[in-house]
Amino acid sequence: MFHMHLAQDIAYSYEAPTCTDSDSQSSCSQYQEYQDPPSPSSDRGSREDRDSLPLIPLSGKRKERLFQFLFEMLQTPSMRNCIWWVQSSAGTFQFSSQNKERLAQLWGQRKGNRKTMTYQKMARALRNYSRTGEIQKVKRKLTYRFDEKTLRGLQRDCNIV
DNA sequence: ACGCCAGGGACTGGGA
DNA sequence: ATCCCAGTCCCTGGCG
Repeated sequence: MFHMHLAQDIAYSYEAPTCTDSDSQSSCSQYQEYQDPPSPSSDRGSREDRDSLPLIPLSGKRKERLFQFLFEMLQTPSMRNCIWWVQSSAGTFQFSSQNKERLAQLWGQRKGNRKTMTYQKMARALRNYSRTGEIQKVKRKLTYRFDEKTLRGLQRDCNIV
């Protein structure tokens, strides 16, 4: 499905809404305490190889999970107008407030849902991840962050790293 | 005031 | 049957 290499790390590490999207970052000040800075581009340099493992036994064909879908979309250049990395090394990504519904619809289609998936409903599923830890919400509009383990597992799953 | 975004309770449904 | 995860519905609240 997805075998891109990571080039996004340096490609567009920070803000990238060059395309469309007006808001997505509305204001600009109030974001400080979310880990952004520490080690700029030295994230994957060290070891992170064997700790995280496939969160799922891959028994047969498990249905794709939302966070996997999102990760996949984040590796898809054509989706950059819907979702992008804020800082891929930290696992933070953001939805486009203009195109988030389009992305949600894709998710709904992927799942073969009856009704149309909406951002609101998808976000509800995303909120459930804060409980289980795969993804956390960061205090920035439409921005979330993959847990490091989840991120590594994801990267592993698609040959990245 | 209003719309957008976020949080979460509660129930439903499919798959394992 | 039971659990997990996601989908659906819906209400509340913060903020610009």
